[in-house]
Amino acid sequence: MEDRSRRIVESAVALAEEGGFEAVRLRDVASHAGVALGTLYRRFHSKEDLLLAALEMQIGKHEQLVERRPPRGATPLERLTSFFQVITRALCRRPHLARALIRAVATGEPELTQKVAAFHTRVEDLITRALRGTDGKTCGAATEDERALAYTLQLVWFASLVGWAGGLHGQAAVVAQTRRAAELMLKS
Amino acid sequence: MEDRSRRIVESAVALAEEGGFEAVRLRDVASHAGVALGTLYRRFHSKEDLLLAALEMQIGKHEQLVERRPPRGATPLERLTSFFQVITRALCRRPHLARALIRAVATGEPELTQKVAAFHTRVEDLITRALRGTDGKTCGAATEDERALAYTLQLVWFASLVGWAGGLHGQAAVVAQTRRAAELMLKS
DNA sequence: ACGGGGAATAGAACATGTTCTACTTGGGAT
DNA sequence: ATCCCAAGTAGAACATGTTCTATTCCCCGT
Repeated sequence: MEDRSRRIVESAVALAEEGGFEAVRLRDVASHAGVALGTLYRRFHSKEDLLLAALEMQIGKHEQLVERRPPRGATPLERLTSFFQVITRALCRRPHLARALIRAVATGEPELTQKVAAFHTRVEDLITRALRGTDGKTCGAATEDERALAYTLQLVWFASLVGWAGGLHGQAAVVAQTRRAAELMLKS
Repeated sequence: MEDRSRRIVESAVALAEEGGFEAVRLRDVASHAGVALGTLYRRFHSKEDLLLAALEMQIGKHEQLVERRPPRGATPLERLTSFFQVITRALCRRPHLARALIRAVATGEPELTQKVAAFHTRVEDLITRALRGTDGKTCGAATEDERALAYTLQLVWFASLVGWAGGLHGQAAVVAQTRRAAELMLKS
């Protein structure tokens, strides 16, 4: 990403950390990034678009984290539980930012479909890796069942995060609900 | 609900059916309902609040529908599949309205927590009924497993609807993904 | 009948996302 | 070196959610 764009995104992240979605006032983002409002709009189509770019950066960090320290555990369930615990905690460590990003994903403007789909795919990939383990034993293509499981878990995690963002429950409940879903689907 | 409030909500629904979330301009809602903007704001705290009230009306209709014609099927999976197919189709029949309502639920302002929680609970109850069947055979309290299953399915359905609203996939995919999740969790 | 108070109204006012306009600038092709 | 143009800039302008004000209305208790 070009330097100016990066500065814009980082300014948005900084403001979101402070005060969440509403605190990301685009005038403030622009001036904080030392850029004109028009420039911001040349690079990002909307506020949600900007926040999705921020989300991509965050996801990238999580991917690196998982790369360095793959989820531990002897069984798929243990690895999945550990993975969701780590990623949920990392996300909720900066709650205002997390809420803003989740809201951007959930809002669902049709122009953002591509970016939202990319986000879901990347999360799904992370889940799949946790499910199969990263030791080279299981290298083949994912089975249909594995993909369905990963996809479903991604939906559960996402919906649970939306609930968290809306104040329905705490971060621990997100982890618990996702683990519960994994248990239910791995019982077979 | 008082008459004036009902007129307001119905106006919002009418506008949402036409052009979705953005078409629900509160000035238009107010004038369409023959009411001043201040009156609208006295009764609904925000646009999302208003749309959640509309959602409650819709849910009420679905509950009556399910009351009259409970989901058919010999097994829990069949009943759940049928239930989600019916409710998803009913919702997606008016896509603009559905997208607007889903967006209101997903946005997650903290003042709306109560209403959002009520929505989730009502959906969960419908799912539980489909799961257990409505013939008096299984009248006791729901088991812990039943509740976990219903809750998880509700999350999956909701997340899938959010994806649909964002253009990630079609209505059929919502039904398919939810059924898939039900299959995975009922295999045990 | 009368007075009071809560609710409704018309409309201005404000905040912020988004768009537009007029002007400037910097770097590459000729 | 000159020209050109895509990108940037400052700032106005516009749309709409939200709030505020001044006024009017209507119902209820006396």
